[in-house]
This record gives sequence, C-alpha cells and structure tokens, in this order.
Amino acid sequence: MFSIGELSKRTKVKVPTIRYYEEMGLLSEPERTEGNQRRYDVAGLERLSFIKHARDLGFSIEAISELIELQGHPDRSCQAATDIAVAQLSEVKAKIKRLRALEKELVRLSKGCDGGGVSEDCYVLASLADHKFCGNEH
Amino acid sequence: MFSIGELSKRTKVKVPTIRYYEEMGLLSEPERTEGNQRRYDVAGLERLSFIKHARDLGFSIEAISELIELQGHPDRSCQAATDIAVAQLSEVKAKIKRLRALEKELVRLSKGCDGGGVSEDCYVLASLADHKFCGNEH
DNA sequence: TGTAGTGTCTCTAGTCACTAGAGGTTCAAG
DNA sequence: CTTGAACCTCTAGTGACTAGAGACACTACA
Repeated sequence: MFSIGELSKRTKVKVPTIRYYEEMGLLSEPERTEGNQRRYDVAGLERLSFIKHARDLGFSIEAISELIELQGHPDRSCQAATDIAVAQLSEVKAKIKRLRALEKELVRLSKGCDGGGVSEDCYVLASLADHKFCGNEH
Repeated sequence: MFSIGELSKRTKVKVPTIRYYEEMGLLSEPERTEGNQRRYDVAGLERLSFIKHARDLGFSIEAISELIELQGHPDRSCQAATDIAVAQLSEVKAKIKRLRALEKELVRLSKGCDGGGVSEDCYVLASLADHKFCGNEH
C-alpha cells in the first residue's frame, strides 16, 4: 500500500493533482487509514500511470474519462478509443500548423529589429500596430 | 466615434472581450455617452487592433501590457520589445517541438488499432496503460 | 513513552483569457 | 413615440490545475 506522497513520487504526478483527479472521478476513492489518510494499491498506481500518460499526450480529462470507461468494459468494441486517439491526433496536427505560421511571423518580426533603436521606429511595434506589415495571414 | 459593437465588428474582438481588456488595463477607459455607453475614437480602434494582432500571435496579456507601455514612450529603447518577440518565438518553437513528438506517438497509437477489435485487446488502451509500448520519450 | 518533524487532511481561493447569463437601461430607426 | 437591438454591470463558470491556511496523523529516534 502506498501513501499519496509515494504514489506522487512514483508517477511524477503532484499530490494535489492526484486529489484533483479523484474529485473529477478519474481515480476511484482509495482505502483510508484509521486516521483518514489515503492508501493506494497497485491497481491505483496503474490507473494513475495511465492517466498521467494520457495527459502527457494532451488528452483532456473528459477524453480520459471515456478511455477509462472503456477499459472497464473489456468486451466492448474499441472503436471509441481509436476515435478519441484519432481526434487527438488531428487536433495536434492543427495546432502544429497554426504554430508554424506564428513561428514564421515571429521570425520576421524579431529579425526586423535588432533592438538597437528607439521605440518610435521599432519594427516589432510597427508590425503589431499595422497588419499590412505582415508577411502572411494569421 | 464607434460604439463597442462597431469596434467589435471592425476588429473581430468580441464585445465582452473588449470590456475585459479595459478591465485589465490594456485599453484606456473610453468616453461615455450621457446614457453611460462607451464611445471609441480612432486611437481606441488602433489600440485594440494592436492587441488583437498580438494576441493572435500568442503574446500574453502581460507581454502586451509591456509592449503598450513601450509604445507610450517613443523615445525609449526598443530592446525590450525585441526581447519580448524573441521570447515569444522561442516559446512557439518549443511548443512545436513538443507537439511533433506527440504527433509521432499518436500516429503510432492510432495506426496500431483499427477499432475493429474489442477493448480488452486494444492497442490504444494498452499503450496508454504501459509506457513500454511507446516509441519515444514524451 | 514522548516528541519533533514531516506528511497528510479539507477547504477556499487564485491562475489565464475569456465566455455565459441575468436583469436592467439606452439608443436609433421607423 | 414605440419597438427591438444593443448596451450596461455583476456574478459565476471554463480547464486543469496550483497555493495557502489551519488542523490532524504518522514515523523515527531518544
């Protein structure tokens, strides 16, 4: 049996975050000591590792809830799990695309001014003030 | 003079967001009609366009505050503005890098299972449960 | 057995950048 | 002068935590 602190060390999930996951229903309520402290078993550890891993991949709490639901019904079709992963993938792709456009614009912005001048003539500030300086749409 | 709704249409910033920016000190308080409604001039429009543009590029409200401060002092060095832009650029680059790693992992994840099977054998769920299935660090 | 120090408990409030809604007032067109 | 859209303020909610207060529990050592 692990205390919440030990669980935290093993999974690298912070203690308040573990309690938060419990409150959100991602983790089932663990046993307690006589003094009301949480004690986790291996199943709890594995569950939290699953959550942590999914969060690291950017899945939302809600998506993780659904994945956990599925885990709990091993006989059900896993189409839903695949759908969630695919949706997550396309979100990530969209974010990357958007960030690339921003990157391009910011490179232009920061190359346009070496910081040696004075605010009045600053290319960064001028570019932000007026869209027509921009190289692309964003 | 523009009403807040007109300003909203011209800048594509939603009305409550404009009020929020005012509250945050990004926009100075505009004149009011006798009936207490906001009326903006061209300077207000330009200021909001600046903010919108910077937000679209991912600058934080705090960073934008600093940029506006600088704008207000045209004689000051623009080193700070360039610094902010460069910092923003490196953040964006870091995000892209991280998202690429996630993308790779998610591609692997969603290719591993066509959704045709049953939750118990699902590669997506198995991968999330156990890090050792992963192709890389994340 | 006593005690010191660390870990844990619950609860509230704060983060960021908005968004939604209630309930009331003002404006502009016809 | 009436109607209906736009506007006002205020509070509360979003997601996924994080921080802090004040109290209680556990463990190691004397």
